[in-house]
Amino acid sequence: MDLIPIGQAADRLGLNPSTLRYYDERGLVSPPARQAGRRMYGPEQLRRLAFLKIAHHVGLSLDTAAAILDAPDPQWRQTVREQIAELDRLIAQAQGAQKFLTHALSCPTNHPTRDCAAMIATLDRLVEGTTVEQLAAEHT
Amino acid sequence: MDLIPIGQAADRLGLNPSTLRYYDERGLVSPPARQAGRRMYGPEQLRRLAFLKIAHHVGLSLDTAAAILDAPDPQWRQTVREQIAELDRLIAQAQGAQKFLTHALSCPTNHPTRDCAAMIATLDRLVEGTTVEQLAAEHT
DNA sequence: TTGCGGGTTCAAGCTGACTCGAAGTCAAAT
DNA sequence: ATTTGACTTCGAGTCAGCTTGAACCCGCAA
Repeated sequence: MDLIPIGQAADRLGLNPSTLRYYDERGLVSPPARQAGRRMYGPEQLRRLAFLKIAHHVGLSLDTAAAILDAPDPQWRQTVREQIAELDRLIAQAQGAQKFLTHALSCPTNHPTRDCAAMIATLDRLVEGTTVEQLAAEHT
Repeated sequence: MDLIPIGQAADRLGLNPSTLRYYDERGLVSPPARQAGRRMYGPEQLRRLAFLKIAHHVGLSLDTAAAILDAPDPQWRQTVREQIAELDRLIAQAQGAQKFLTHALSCPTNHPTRDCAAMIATLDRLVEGTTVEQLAAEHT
């Protein structure tokens, strides 16, 4: 019932067959049957692959995604909450990066790290022991 | 004038000496002098290291950071603008991920990929050929 | 003179998520 | 009967950004 070989499964999901073999080897998605040694995938496995694809696309590691797939209720919810918090940190960091870069763009000199007094002052503070976090906190 | 050995430089910046050796080997930050074969760092190099540290901390690759440091004016501005755009994409993706995860959290079942009809319907659409981007676009 | 701390080089290992190449297998079509 | 195409396994290679280990050197203090 509805078993398809690896090439078709890969095509449907827009993944490489080698990727599916790798997932199988890692124990993330194992085809429920083999025909003449060949992996045959069913609907359940295709859904698992789809989930992994989304999760990986949005930045989760395969292990995290698999943990969400396989854990029973209270646990996967906890993992998901942690991931959401992690993404909050990631977004904050990216926004900090944009501020830093925008700031650099606003510098009128040719070569900020050599010619821009403000940039040099900031860098020298880092050399003196200020952490990147402290700098970031200031600019918020 | 103001030359310090690798250990001190590493301490000031909160980096590992092996990291500084690695940066030297990669040609990212080369100490301007050697004393008895030992690397001696000056203020200019410390600033370069500080810049690399910030840039790397906010998610830029070492190569990108070095490109910004070394390129003349119109070029580094272009690189920086591209990085800002890249960060825009990253942030959008992370926010999409949060939506996806929050949506999963809202599911009342024990095991969404097996029991939640809505989740299964979404995954099956991916299996049918819908791209992750299309799904993401729908939910905005 | 010996020991010590802090350097040096070079080569290899690590993580994550694959990708690739070589050599072999299998079923169906010609 | 043979070829084709899709598959199999296994081992190794890729990328970034380091870290670790082995073996060695250098100047200083006891």
